[in-house]
Amino acid sequence: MRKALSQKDRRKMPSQERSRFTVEAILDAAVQVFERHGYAAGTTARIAERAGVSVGSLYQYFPNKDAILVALVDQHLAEVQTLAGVVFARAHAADLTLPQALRVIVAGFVDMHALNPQLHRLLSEEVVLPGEAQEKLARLKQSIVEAVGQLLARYGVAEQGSPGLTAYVLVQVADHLTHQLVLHPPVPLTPQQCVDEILLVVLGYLGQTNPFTPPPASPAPPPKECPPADAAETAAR
Amino acid sequence: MRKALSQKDRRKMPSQERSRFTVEAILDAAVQVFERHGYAAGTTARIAERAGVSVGSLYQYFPNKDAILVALVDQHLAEVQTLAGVVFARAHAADLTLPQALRVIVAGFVDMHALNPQLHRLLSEEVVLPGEAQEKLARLKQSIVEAVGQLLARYGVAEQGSPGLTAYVLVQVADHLTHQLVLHPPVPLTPQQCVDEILLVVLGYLGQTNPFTPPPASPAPPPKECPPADAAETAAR
Amino acid sequence: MRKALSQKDRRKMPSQERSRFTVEAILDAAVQVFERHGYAAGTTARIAERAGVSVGSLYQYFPNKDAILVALVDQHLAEVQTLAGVVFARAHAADLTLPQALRVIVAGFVDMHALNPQLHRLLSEEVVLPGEAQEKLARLKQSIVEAVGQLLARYGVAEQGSPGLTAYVLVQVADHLTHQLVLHPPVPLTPQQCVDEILLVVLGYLGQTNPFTPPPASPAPPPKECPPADAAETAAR
Amino acid sequence: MRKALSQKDRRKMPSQERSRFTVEAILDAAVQVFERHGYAAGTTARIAERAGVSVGSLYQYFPNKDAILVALVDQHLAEVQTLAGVVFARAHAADLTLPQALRVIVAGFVDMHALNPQLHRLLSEEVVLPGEAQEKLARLKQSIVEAVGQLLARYGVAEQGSPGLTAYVLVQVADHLTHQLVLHPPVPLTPQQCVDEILLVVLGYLGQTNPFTPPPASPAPPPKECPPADAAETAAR
DNA sequence: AATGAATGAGCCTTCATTCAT
DNA sequence: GATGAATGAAGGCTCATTCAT
Repeated sequence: MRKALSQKDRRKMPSQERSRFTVEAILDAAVQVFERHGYAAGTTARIAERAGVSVGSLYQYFPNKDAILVALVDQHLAEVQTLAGVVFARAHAADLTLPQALRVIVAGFVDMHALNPQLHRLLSEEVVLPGEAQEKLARLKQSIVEAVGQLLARYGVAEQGSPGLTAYVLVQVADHLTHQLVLHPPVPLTPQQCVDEILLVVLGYLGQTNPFTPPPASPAPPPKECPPADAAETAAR
Repeated sequence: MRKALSQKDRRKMPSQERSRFTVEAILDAAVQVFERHGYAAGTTARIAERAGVSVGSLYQYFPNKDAILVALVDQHLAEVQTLAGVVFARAHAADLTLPQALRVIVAGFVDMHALNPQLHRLLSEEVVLPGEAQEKLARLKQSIVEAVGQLLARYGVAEQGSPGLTAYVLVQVADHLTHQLVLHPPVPLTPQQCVDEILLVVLGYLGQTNPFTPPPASPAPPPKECPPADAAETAAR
Repeated sequence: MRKALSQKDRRKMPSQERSRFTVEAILDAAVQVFERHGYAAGTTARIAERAGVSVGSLYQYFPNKDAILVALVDQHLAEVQTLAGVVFARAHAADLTLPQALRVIVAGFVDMHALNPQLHRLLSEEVVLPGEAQEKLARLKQSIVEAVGQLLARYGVAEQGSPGLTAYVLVQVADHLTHQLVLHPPVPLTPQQCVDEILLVVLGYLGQTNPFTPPPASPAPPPKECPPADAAETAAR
Repeated sequence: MRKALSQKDRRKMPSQERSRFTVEAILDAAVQVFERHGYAAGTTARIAERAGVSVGSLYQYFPNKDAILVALVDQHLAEVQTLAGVVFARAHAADLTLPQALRVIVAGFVDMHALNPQLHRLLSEEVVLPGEAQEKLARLKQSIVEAVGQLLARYGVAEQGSPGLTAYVLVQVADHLTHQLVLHPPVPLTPQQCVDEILLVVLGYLGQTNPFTPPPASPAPPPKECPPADAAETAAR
């Protein structure tokens, strides 16, 4: 079904002034169109129209429809990785309690989604996406799970039973709740309230999971190195 | 965009022996095809082929593609409502503690998803579905949220701040976690373990939300340590 | 049964050079295809093929098959109305006898059919056409009947008994005979001969109907013996 | 497009009691369905349904859809020929004037159409019919034209100029007017009035064409005022 | 580079016809 | 003989993609 990009990928990377602008217009339009109609039913014609360019121009910059989605994913990845880097660095500040660290992270998630909620929902919920996009997204999510796992480990939250499960569940819950509360809040919510509510879930879960040990930092045994502040950035690779 | 089924729905619902079988084959096939390709890209030809019938036969029973999805939704609704009825009834047994009641419900959810995980994911995550399907699903979810809300109320879990938010979050979390753990478990999990993990989240959330009051109605707090983990598994029958 | 053109008719009407040509090629092809196979069995693929374009191009200019027919009808209407305007104006010249006036009109009809006999036959005889087309055609015919009725009235041809019947019969006869004599002449006929023959019927009918009064308005009876038989042939330009 | 009846035409001629009834039910249904939807869009399923039989049964008696139409044509032919035989015989009565003879014939036509107006319209106006049907109809019309020609000849109505043209025009006019006045009368009309109006056209035409010689054969002109207007109505039985 | 007309494979749907029951 | 489920070719229409201007 999917056609390989048989011909040499002669599309130019946007270097010119106008080019860059056009590409962004297309990507912005694509987000809206894909969100409104889904990926399969989002037509290139509509994207071009909404972007204010011709289909021909669209194909000047993207070899095919899939490539637009992939570009969207790449853009998303870059944003998330950048933000995640900052957020995890901040969360690793030596003097934070685990709840404080988690608040930093959850707030970061919410900010991320608030940027472009529709895109996030599309990428994480559209049932079928091109293989390439799906793989990249999976890798991203995996890296975040790992980063969270490391954070938990640092605070001595033992992964009882299934290693990796706790972090996975945490990320799933936080991610999905963020989607829902941002896109379909059952009652009006400020971002702040979103964060609070998600934290209730997250902390409750960890409390139930593991009456974790007091703060880390202190003289006591964080024998482990300190993970590089930008933990997630590496992981995101 | 969507065509109303203006004409009398002349498709005969299965009455004969063979018919009923054919209809089921088509619905089963549809679940797989929609799951693999998404709704928009799931072609009727592929559905028919996988069902082992001709397109013509498919259209003998369904006036159009949307109707197949709607039938799937209806089937899903019926199953869920039946199971939910049993589960909530059981959860309202007078002598259960809240954790016990919640375990019953979560176990019910997991059983439900275990029946046809792909269908559940499709219906709850596909970004764009026919309006009719979307509305029915929304009503279903709403009714479940309300039922959970009532259960919580019964146990004195006050909806502090935003009324309805707690139940909504609870259902979102339980539902989504079930999807994920059933479809993409990061580590192998038994249904029993799924239930346990989800309960950790749910109970933790409630614990954080509201150090809820002891048992409800009955004078004697149930001494039982743990309700049978597979409480609802029987109900699922 | 027929689908309303619910969506904004995004098809562009010809603006560019090439477009206009394509649209005309399609319409011309449609006339031939509909004539050869009838409307229902005239496929868009065949129309496109005969027009020398792809189906896609056809649908770039017409939102659906019905719209092609409607365009044909509109084109027909425009032609007929223009020609009818000229013809009736000429027929109302003050110094014409009724036979002379009728000759002008009949000659105009024949000229009209001679332009595109197949289209005329299709539009007036195909048993089932899209509602929109049928209504427009009915209105056209009605307006012609009325114009003829006025002409007759002017010459004092009383509508004995059923008002409107005479003009209706006159138009029916003239119209149908023109079709037949143009498309299936039992013997070879020049347009001139067609007009003559039809006039025989028309004048005979009126003669039988009503030994109509002498000339109308002007006091002095027109001395002219016979108007040039091909009166309207020039007008057809 | 049309499939040859490759297999031996094993369909049985209706011999049994019920068979004959079924065949008629199908043909009656077919008339209605073809009339409402046109031939191409009249489906066999609908015909069968309206006839109160299954598609299977329909195909028991007719090898394909075309055959139904052809049977209709044959039936029509038989009726018309029978009626025409009676009518023309009566019209040849030695003592009738031409107007009287023509009245007999026109009344016969009107009776014929009144029997099954829709069928007549379908057969004479549907633009495209199966070749076989079209040929048979053409032959029928030709034979009627010839019979009328002979009648005219008998009354000394010379075919000036184009031999055969007068009779052809006469039949066209009478036939078409009958359709129109029966199916779409501009004002309410009794069959009697239809006949009168058509006769006005026909007689007028002949009067214009050829101030025909007095009665034919017999020396004594028939003094009879008017033949019974419903002359053929009995014949129609 | 931009434009948008043109292309045609493929999708949803219908319907004449067959055949197992 | 009757039934109606099954079949699949064909039709209307869409849309990703190409290409002449």
